[in-house]
Amino acid sequence: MEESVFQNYLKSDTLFKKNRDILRPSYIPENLPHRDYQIDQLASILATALRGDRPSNVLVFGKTGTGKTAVVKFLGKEIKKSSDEMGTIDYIYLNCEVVDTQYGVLANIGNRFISDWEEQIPFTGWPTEKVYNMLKEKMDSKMRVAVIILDEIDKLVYKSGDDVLYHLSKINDDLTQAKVSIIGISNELKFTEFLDPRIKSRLGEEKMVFPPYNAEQLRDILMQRAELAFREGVVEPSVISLCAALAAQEHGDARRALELLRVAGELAERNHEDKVTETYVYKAKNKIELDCVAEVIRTLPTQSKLLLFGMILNEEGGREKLNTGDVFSTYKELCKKTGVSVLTQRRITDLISELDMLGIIHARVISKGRYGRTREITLSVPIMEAKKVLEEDDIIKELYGQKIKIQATLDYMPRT
DNA sequence: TGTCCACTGGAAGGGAGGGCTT
DNA sequence: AAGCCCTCCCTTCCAGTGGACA
Repeated sequence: MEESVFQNYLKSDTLFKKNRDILRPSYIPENLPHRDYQIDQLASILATALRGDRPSNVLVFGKTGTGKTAVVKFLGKEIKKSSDEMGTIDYIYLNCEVVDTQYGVLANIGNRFISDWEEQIPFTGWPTEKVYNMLKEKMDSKMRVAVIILDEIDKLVYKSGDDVLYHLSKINDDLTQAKVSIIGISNELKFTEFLDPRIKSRLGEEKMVFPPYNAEQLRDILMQRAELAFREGVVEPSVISLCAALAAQEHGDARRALELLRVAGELAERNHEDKVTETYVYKAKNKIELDCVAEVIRTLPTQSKLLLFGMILNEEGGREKLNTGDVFSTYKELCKKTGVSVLTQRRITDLISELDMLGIIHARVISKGRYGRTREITLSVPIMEAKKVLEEDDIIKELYGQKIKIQATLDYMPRT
Protein backbone atom coordinates (compact mmCIF):
# COMPACT_ATOMS: atom_id res chain seq x y z
CA MET A 1 0.00 0.00 0.00
CA GLU A 2 1.26 3.45 -0.92
CA GLU A 3 1.84 5.72 2.00
CA SER A 4 1.69 9.46 1.66
CA VAL A 5 4.79 11.30 2.78
CA PHE A 6 2.74 12.93 5.48
CA GLN A 7 1.52 9.63 6.83
CA ASN A 8 4.33 9.35 9.29
CA TYR A 9 3.69 12.76 10.66
CA LEU A 10 -0.04 12.37 10.80
CA LYS A 11 -0.16 9.15 12.67
CA SER A 12 2.60 10.16 15.02
CA ASP A 13 0.50 13.05 16.28
CA THR A 14 -0.41 11.22 19.41
CA LEU A 15 1.31 13.06 22.22
CA PHE A 16 -0.90 16.10 22.40
CA LYS A 17 -4.59 16.26 22.81
CA LYS A 18 -6.11 18.40 20.12
CA ASN A 19 -5.40 21.79 21.59
CA ARG A 20 -1.76 22.53 22.23
CA ASP A 21 -2.42 26.24 22.60
CA ILE A 22 -3.05 25.39 26.21
CA LEU A 23 0.70 25.53 26.69
CA ARG A 24 1.03 28.90 25.04
CA PRO A 25 1.29 32.08 27.08
CA SER A 26 -1.84 33.57 25.54
CA TYR A 27 -4.01 30.87 27.05
CA ILE A 28 -5.79 31.91 30.23
CA PRO A 29 -6.85 28.87 32.24
CA GLU A 30 -10.01 28.58 34.31
CA ASN A 31 -8.11 28.98 37.51
CA LEU A 32 -4.69 30.30 38.27
CA PRO A 33 -2.79 28.31 40.89
CA HIS A 34 -0.95 30.23 43.58
CA ARG A 35 -2.37 33.57 42.62
CA ASP A 36 -5.46 33.60 44.83
CA TYR A 37 -4.12 36.36 46.97
CA GLN A 38 -3.36 38.64 44.03
CA ILE A 39 -6.70 37.85 42.41
CA ASP A 40 -8.56 38.72 45.60
CA GLN A 41 -6.60 41.88 46.08
CA LEU A 42 -7.21 43.13 42.57
CA ALA A 43 -10.82 41.96 42.58
CA SER A 44 -11.54 43.94 45.72
CA ILE A 45 -10.21 47.05 44.05
CA LEU A 46 -12.09 46.47 40.81
CA ALA A 47 -15.33 45.56 42.52
CA THR A 48 -15.89 49.28 42.94
CA ALA A 49 -16.46 49.43 39.22
CA LEU A 50 -19.43 47.11 39.46
CA ARG A 51 -21.05 49.61 41.77
CA GLY A 52 -20.49 52.29 39.17
CA ASP A 53 -17.70 54.05 40.97
CA ARG A 54 -14.16 54.58 39.88
CA PRO A 55 -11.71 51.99 41.15
CA SER A 56 -8.32 53.22 42.32
CA ASN A 57 -5.53 53.23 39.80
CA VAL A 58 -3.25 50.27 40.31
CA LEU A 59 0.35 49.58 39.52
CA VAL A 60 1.22 45.91 39.17
CA PHE A 61 4.84 44.85 39.43
CA GLY A 62 6.51 41.52 38.85
CA LYS A 63 9.09 39.80 36.70
CA THR A 64 8.15 38.20 33.39
CA GLY A 65 6.09 35.07 33.70
CA THR A 66 4.80 35.73 37.20
CA GLY A 67 1.21 35.81 36.07
CA LYS A 68 0.56 39.55 36.00
CA THR A 69 -1.03 39.63 32.62
CA ALA A 70 -2.85 36.37 33.23
CA VAL A 71 -4.42 37.63 36.44
CA VAL A 72 -5.43 40.94 34.94
CA LYS A 73 -6.95 39.31 31.87
CA PHE A 74 -8.63 36.70 33.97
CA LEU A 75 -10.32 39.39 36.05
CA GLY A 76 -11.27 41.12 32.86
CA LYS A 77 -13.26 38.09 31.79
CA GLU A 78 -14.86 37.79 35.21
CA ILE A 79 -15.79 41.42 35.41
CA LYS A 80 -17.41 41.26 31.99
CA LYS A 81 -19.50 38.32 33.16
CA SER A 82 -20.68 40.17 36.23
CA SER A 83 -21.37 43.41 34.46
CA ASP A 84 -23.17 42.02 31.43
CA GLU A 85 -26.59 42.94 32.70
CA MET A 86 -25.49 46.53 33.20
CA GLY A 87 -22.98 46.72 30.41
CA THR A 88 -21.32 49.77 31.84
CA ILE A 89 -17.80 48.59 32.27
CA ASP A 90 -15.25 48.80 29.52
CA TYR A 91 -12.17 46.74 30.07
CA ILE A 92 -9.49 47.83 27.69
CA TYR A 93 -6.25 45.97 27.37
CA LEU A 94 -3.28 47.55 25.66
CA ASN A 95 0.23 46.25 25.33
CA CYS A 96 2.59 49.19 25.36
CA GLU A 97 5.38 47.25 23.79
CA VAL A 98 3.27 47.06 20.66
CA VAL A 99 1.69 50.48 20.91
CA ASP A 100 4.47 52.62 22.28
CA THR A 101 3.76 56.21 21.38
CA GLN A 102 1.59 58.77 23.03
CA TYR A 103 -0.47 59.17 19.90
CA GLY A 104 -0.81 55.43 19.44
CA VAL A 105 -2.08 54.83 22.94
CA LEU A 106 -4.66 57.59 22.83
CA ALA A 107 -5.86 56.60 19.37
CA ASN A 108 -6.12 52.95 20.33
CA ILE A 109 -8.16 53.63 23.42
CA GLY A 110 -10.26 56.12 21.53
CA ASN A 111 -11.11 53.63 18.83
CA ARG A 112 -12.52 51.20 21.38
CA PHE A 113 -15.24 53.72 22.05
CA ILE A 114 -16.00 54.33 18.41
CA SER A 115 -18.33 51.86 16.77
CA ASP A 116 -17.24 50.05 13.65
CA TRP A 117 -19.56 51.95 11.39
CA GLU A 118 -18.31 55.29 12.56
CA GLU A 119 -15.08 56.76 11.37
CA GLN A 120 -12.05 55.58 13.34
CA ILE A 121 -9.20 57.70 14.50
CA PRO A 122 -6.44 57.28 11.90
CA PHE A 123 -3.19 55.76 13.11
CA THR A 124 -1.36 58.95 12.33
CA GLY A 125 -2.15 62.40 11.09
CA TRP A 126 -4.16 64.16 13.74
CA PRO A 127 -2.72 66.51 16.29
CA THR A 128 -2.47 64.64 19.58
CA GLU A 129 -4.68 67.19 21.25
CA LYS A 130 -7.44 66.38 18.83
CA VAL A 131 -7.18 62.67 19.50
CA TYR A 132 -7.37 63.36 23.19
CA ASN A 133 -10.48 65.48 22.79
CA MET A 134 -12.12 62.88 20.60
CA LEU A 135 -11.33 60.21 23.14
CA LYS A 136 -12.81 62.29 25.93
CA GLU A 137 -15.93 63.07 23.99
CA LYS A 138 -16.61 59.48 22.94
CA MET A 139 -15.89 58.14 26.37
CA ASP A 140 -18.07 60.68 28.05
CA SER A 141 -21.02 60.02 25.77
CA LYS A 142 -22.36 57.51 28.24
CA MET A 143 -22.26 56.69 31.93
CA ARG A 144 -19.58 54.10 32.23
CA VAL A 145 -16.51 53.00 34.07
CA ALA A 146 -13.54 52.34 31.85
CA VAL A 147 -10.69 50.24 33.16
CA ILE A 148 -7.65 50.75 31.01
CA ILE A 149 -4.86 48.23 31.29
CA LEU A 150 -1.46 49.35 30.13
CA ASP A 151 0.69 46.27 29.97
CA GLU A 152 4.45 46.83 29.90
CA ILE A 153 3.84 50.41 30.86
CA ASP A 154 7.55 50.88 31.50
CA LYS A 155 8.21 50.50 27.78
CA LEU A 156 5.87 53.35 27.12
CA VAL A 157 7.57 55.67 29.56
CA TYR A 158 10.96 54.63 28.34
CA LYS A 159 10.16 55.26 24.71
CA SER A 160 7.94 58.30 24.76
CA GLY A 161 8.07 59.90 28.16
CA ASP A 162 5.26 60.39 30.61
CA ASP A 163 3.07 62.78 28.64
CA VAL A 164 0.48 60.12 27.86
CA LEU A 165 0.29 59.05 31.45
CA TYR A 166 -0.11 62.64 32.45
CA HIS A 167 -3.06 63.02 30.10
CA LEU A 168 -4.63 59.75 31.07
CA SER A 169 -4.21 60.11 34.77
CA LYS A 170 -5.92 63.45 34.82
CA ILE A 171 -8.60 62.59 32.34
CA ASN A 172 -11.11 62.14 35.14
CA ASP A 173 -11.03 65.87 35.82
CA ASP A 174 -12.28 66.49 32.30
CA LEU A 175 -14.98 63.85 32.21
CA THR A 176 -18.50 64.54 33.44
CA GLN A 177 -20.19 61.18 32.97
CA ALA A 178 -17.61 58.49 32.50
CA LYS A 179 -14.93 57.42 34.93
CA VAL A 180 -11.54 56.03 34.11
CA SER A 181 -9.19 53.93 36.10
CA ILE A 182 -5.80 52.73 35.00
CA ILE A 183 -4.00 49.51 35.72
CA GLY A 184 -0.34 49.74 34.84
CA ILE A 185 1.68 46.56 34.54
CA SER A 186 5.44 46.73 34.73
CA ASN A 187 8.39 44.40 34.89
CA GLU A 188 10.46 46.93 36.68
CA LEU A 189 9.86 48.28 40.11
CA LYS A 190 11.96 51.31 39.55
CA PHE A 191 10.31 52.63 36.44
CA THR A 192 8.27 55.05 38.55
CA GLU A 193 11.47 56.93 39.28
CA PHE A 194 11.27 58.37 35.81
CA LEU A 195 7.79 59.70 36.36
CA ASP A 196 6.75 63.17 37.33
CA PRO A 197 5.89 62.94 41.06
CA ARG A 198 2.28 63.99 40.49
CA ILE A 199 1.75 61.27 37.91
CA LYS A 200 3.52 58.83 40.12
CA SER A 201 1.19 59.40 43.04
CA ARG A 202 -1.96 59.45 40.93
CA LEU A 203 -1.05 56.25 39.13
CA GLY A 204 0.13 54.38 42.17
CA GLU A 205 -2.95 54.76 44.36
CA GLU A 206 -2.64 51.04 44.88
CA LYS A 207 0.39 48.87 44.33
CA MET A 208 0.71 45.15 43.93
CA VAL A 209 3.75 42.96 43.61
CA PHE A 210 3.75 39.52 42.05
CA PRO A 211 6.51 37.40 43.52
CA PRO A 212 8.24 34.85 41.30
CA TYR A 213 6.97 31.29 41.45
CA ASN A 214 9.15 28.74 43.17
CA ALA A 215 9.82 25.32 41.68
CA GLU A 216 6.98 23.72 43.56
CA GLN A 217 4.44 26.25 42.41
CA LEU A 218 5.67 25.99 38.86
CA ARG A 219 5.15 22.27 39.06
CA ASP A 220 1.53 22.76 40.02
CA ILE A 221 1.01 25.09 37.12
CA LEU A 222 2.65 22.70 34.70
CA MET A 223 0.67 19.75 36.03
CA GLN A 224 -2.54 21.58 35.49
CA ARG A 225 -1.72 22.47 31.92
CA ALA A 226 -0.05 19.19 31.03
CA GLU A 227 -3.17 17.33 32.01
CA LEU A 228 -5.16 19.44 29.60
CA ALA A 229 -2.68 19.44 26.78
CA PHE A 230 -1.07 16.00 26.70
CA ARG A 231 -2.55 12.56 26.43
CA GLU A 232 -2.45 10.46 29.49
CA GLY A 233 0.85 8.90 30.46
CA VAL A 234 2.84 10.84 27.90
CA VAL A 235 4.54 13.11 30.39
CA GLU A 236 6.26 11.70 33.41
CA PRO A 237 6.14 13.67 36.66
CA SER A 238 9.91 13.84 36.59
CA VAL A 239 9.77 15.70 33.29
CA ILE A 240 7.45 18.24 34.79
CA SER A 241 9.71 18.64 37.78
CA LEU A 242 12.66 19.22 35.52
CA CYS A 243 10.89 21.93 33.56
CA ALA A 244 9.84 23.55 36.80
CA ALA A 245 13.33 23.37 38.22
CA LEU A 246 14.94 24.86 35.14
CA ALA A 247 12.46 27.69 35.01
CA ALA A 248 12.76 28.33 38.71
CA GLN A 249 16.44 29.01 38.18
CA GLU A 250 15.44 31.72 35.78
CA HIS A 251 13.57 33.83 38.31
CA GLY A 252 10.49 31.61 38.36
CA ASP A 253 9.23 32.38 34.92
CA ALA A 254 6.08 30.36 34.26
CA ARG A 255 6.05 31.32 30.64
CA ARG A 256 9.47 29.81 30.22
CA ALA A 257 8.42 26.65 32.04
CA LEU A 258 5.41 26.16 29.80
CA GLU A 259 7.45 26.82 26.71
CA LEU A 260 9.99 24.23 27.77
CA LEU A 261 7.29 21.66 28.21
CA ARG A 262 5.61 22.49 24.93
CA VAL A 263 8.80 22.45 22.88
CA ALA A 264 9.97 19.26 24.57
CA GLY A 265 6.67 17.72 23.59
CA GLU A 266 6.95 18.90 20.04
CA LEU A 267 10.48 17.61 19.68
CA ALA A 268 9.56 14.23 21.10
CA GLU A 269 6.61 14.06 18.78
CA ARG A 270 8.70 14.84 15.78
CA ASN A 271 10.97 11.94 16.68
CA HIS A 272 8.00 9.60 16.92
CA GLU A 273 8.49 9.00 20.61
CA ASP A 274 5.56 7.85 22.63
CA LYS A 275 6.78 9.66 25.71
CA VAL A 276 8.35 12.98 26.53
CA THR A 277 11.58 12.27 28.37
CA GLU A 278 14.00 14.46 30.24
CA THR A 279 16.41 14.41 27.32
CA TYR A 280 13.85 16.30 25.30
CA VAL A 281 13.56 18.94 27.96
CA TYR A 282 17.26 19.67 27.66
CA LYS A 283 16.99 19.64 23.89
CA ALA A 284 14.09 22.03 24.15
CA LYS A 285 16.10 24.34 26.36
CA ASN A 286 18.82 24.55 23.75
CA LYS A 287 16.44 25.02 20.90
CA ILE A 288 14.56 27.81 22.61
CA GLU A 289 17.71 29.71 23.37
CA LEU A 290 19.02 29.43 19.84
CA ASP A 291 15.71 30.22 18.20
CA CYS A 292 15.42 33.29 20.31
CA VAL A 293 18.81 34.65 19.30
CA ALA A 294 18.25 33.73 15.66
CA GLU A 295 14.97 35.56 15.57
CA VAL A 296 16.45 38.69 17.08
CA ILE A 297 19.31 38.72 14.59
CA ARG A 298 17.06 37.97 11.66
CA THR A 299 14.91 41.00 12.32
CA LEU A 300 17.79 43.40 12.77
CA PRO A 301 17.95 46.32 10.31
CA THR A 302 20.61 46.00 7.62
CA GLN A 303 22.93 48.51 9.25
CA SER A 304 22.98 46.56 12.49
CA LYS A 305 23.51 43.32 10.62
CA LEU A 306 26.57 44.74 8.90
CA LEU A 307 27.84 46.04 12.20
CA LEU A 308 27.41 42.68 13.83
CA PHE A 309 28.93 40.89 10.88
CA GLY A 310 31.95 43.12 11.20
CA MET A 311 32.33 42.18 14.83
CA ILE A 312 32.12 38.51 13.95
CA LEU A 313 34.81 38.84 11.29
CA ASN A 314 37.05 40.55 13.78
CA GLU A 315 36.57 37.83 16.30
CA GLU A 316 37.20 35.15 13.70
CA GLY A 317 40.30 37.06 12.73
CA GLY A 318 41.56 36.52 16.24
CA ARG A 319 40.44 39.63 18.07
CA GLU A 320 38.36 38.98 21.14
CA LYS A 321 37.96 42.42 22.60
CA LEU A 322 36.87 45.06 20.16
CA ASN A 323 36.42 48.75 20.77
CA THR A 324 34.21 51.28 19.08
CA GLY A 325 36.91 52.47 16.73
CA ASP A 326 37.70 48.96 15.41
CA VAL A 327 34.08 48.10 14.98
CA PHE A 328 33.34 51.35 13.23
CA SER A 329 36.17 51.03 10.74
CA THR A 330 35.29 47.44 9.88
CA TYR A 331 31.72 48.53 9.49
CA LYS A 332 32.74 51.31 7.11
CA GLU A 333 34.71 48.79 5.10
CA LEU A 334 31.71 46.50 4.85
CA CYS A 335 29.52 49.39 3.77
CA LYS A 336 31.94 50.28 1.03
CA LYS A 337 32.00 46.71 -0.27
CA THR A 338 28.25 46.40 -0.30
CA GLY A 339 27.38 49.92 -1.37
CA VAL A 340 25.37 50.58 1.75
CA SER A 341 25.48 54.16 2.95
CA VAL A 342 27.72 54.75 5.94
CA LEU A 343 26.18 56.03 9.12
CA THR A 344 28.02 58.38 11.45
CA GLN A 345 29.96 57.10 14.38
CA ARG A 346 27.50 58.75 16.72
CA ARG A 347 24.70 56.70 15.24
CA ILE A 348 26.81 53.56 15.40
CA THR A 349 27.37 54.01 19.12
CA ASP A 350 23.62 53.94 19.49
CA LEU A 351 23.35 50.79 17.39
CA ILE A 352 26.04 49.20 19.54
CA SER A 353 24.05 49.99 22.65
CA GLU A 354 21.03 48.46 21.02
CA LEU A 355 22.84 45.22 20.25
CA ASP A 356 24.02 45.23 23.83
CA MET A 357 20.49 45.61 25.14
CA LEU A 358 19.32 42.79 22.92
CA GLY A 359 21.94 40.60 24.51
CA ILE A 360 23.73 39.84 21.26
CA ILE A 361 26.92 41.51 22.35
CA HIS A 362 28.37 42.65 25.60
CA ALA A 363 29.60 46.24 25.63
CA ARG A 364 30.94 48.16 28.57
CA VAL A 365 32.67 51.48 28.79
CA ILE A 366 36.28 51.29 29.87
CA SER A 367 39.10 53.74 30.02
CA LYS A 368 42.46 52.89 28.57
CA GLY A 369 44.02 55.92 30.16
CA ARG A 370 46.44 57.57 27.84
CA TYR A 371 44.75 55.72 24.97
CA GLY A 372 41.30 57.10 25.54
CA ARG A 373 37.92 55.96 26.62
CA THR A 374 35.90 53.50 24.62
CA ARG A 375 33.58 50.59 24.77
CA GLU A 376 34.98 47.12 25.13
CA ILE A 377 32.85 44.83 23.02
CA THR A 378 32.59 41.06 23.03
CA LEU A 379 30.10 38.84 21.28
CA SER A 380 27.74 36.95 23.51
CA VAL A 381 26.20 34.63 20.95
CA PRO A 382 27.75 31.60 19.29
CA ILE A 383 29.52 32.77 16.14
CA MET A 384 28.46 29.90 13.91
CA GLU A 385 24.80 30.30 14.67
CA ALA A 386 24.90 34.04 14.27
CA LYS A 387 26.66 33.76 10.94
CA LYS A 388 24.20 31.24 9.67
CA VAL A 389 21.37 33.64 10.29
CA LEU A 390 23.21 36.65 8.89
CA GLU A 391 24.00 34.75 5.70
CA GLU A 392 20.30 34.66 4.95
CA ASP A 393 20.55 38.35 4.19
CA ASP A 394 21.28 39.12 0.54
CA ILE A 395 23.50 42.05 1.36
CA ILE A 396 25.65 40.00 3.70
CA LYS A 397 25.83 37.24 1.11
CA GLU A 398 27.61 39.60 -1.27
CA LEU A 399 30.52 39.78 1.12
CA TYR A 400 31.55 36.18 0.81
CA GLY A 401 34.58 35.65 -1.35
CA GLN A 402 35.73 39.23 -0.90
CA LYS A 403 38.82 40.41 0.83
CA ILE A 404 38.00 42.66 3.70
CA LYS A 405 40.32 44.78 5.73
CA ILE A 406 39.14 44.17 9.25
CA GLN A 407 42.01 45.94 10.92
CA ALA A 408 44.75 48.12 9.59
CA THR A 409 47.05 45.15 9.23
CA LEU A 410 44.78 42.27 8.47
CA ASP A 411 42.92 41.13 5.42
CA TYR A 412 40.18 38.67 6.00
CA MET A 413 38.10 36.52 3.75
CA PRO A 414 34.73 35.46 5.15
CA ARG A 415 34.17 31.72 5.02
CA THR A 416 30.99 29.79 5.31
C1' DT B 1 50.50 66.69 38.76
C1' DG B 2 48.64 67.73 34.66
C1' DT B 3 47.82 66.25 29.91
C1' DC B 4 45.36 64.38 26.52
C1' DC B 5 43.45 60.33 24.03
C1' DA B 6 39.32 58.17 21.97
C1' DC B 7 35.79 58.14 22.71
C1' DT B 8 30.77 58.75 25.35
C1' DG B 9 26.32 60.41 25.36
C1' DG B 10 23.19 64.63 25.61
C1' DA B 11 20.76 68.21 22.79
C1' DA B 12 18.85 69.98 18.86
C1' DG B 13 17.22 69.64 14.67
C1' DG B 14 16.64 67.95 9.62
C1' DG B 15 13.95 65.49 6.61
C1' DA B 16 11.40 61.50 4.92
C1' DG B 17 7.18 59.11 5.30
C1' DG B 18 2.93 58.26 7.27
C1' DG B 19 -1.40 60.87 7.36
C1' DC B 20 -4.93 64.74 8.00
C1' DT B 21 -7.55 69.32 6.72
C1' DT B 22 -8.90 73.02 3.77
C1' DA C 1 -2.22 71.52 -3.82
C1' DA C 2 -0.59 73.53 0.26
C1' DG C 3 -0.11 73.41 4.96
C1' DC C 4 -0.41 71.00 8.96
C1' DC C 5 0.91 67.03 12.62
C1' DC C 6 3.56 62.92 14.53
C1' DT C 7 7.15 59.49 14.49
C1' DC C 8 11.46 57.47 13.10
C1' DC C 9 16.05 57.51 11.72
C1' DC C 10 19.75 60.04 11.36
C1' DT C 11 23.32 64.01 11.52
C1' DT C 12 25.80 67.81 13.67
C1' DC C 13 27.84 69.76 17.41
C1' DC C 14 30.02 69.43 21.58
C1' DA C 15 30.98 69.30 26.57
C1' DG C 16 32.64 65.73 29.48
C1' DT C 17 35.78 61.97 31.21
C1' DG C 18 38.84 57.77 33.49
C1' DG C 19 43.15 56.90 33.87
C1' DA C 20 48.07 55.72 31.60
C1' DC C 21 51.76 58.28 30.75
C1' DA C 22 55.29 62.16 30.90
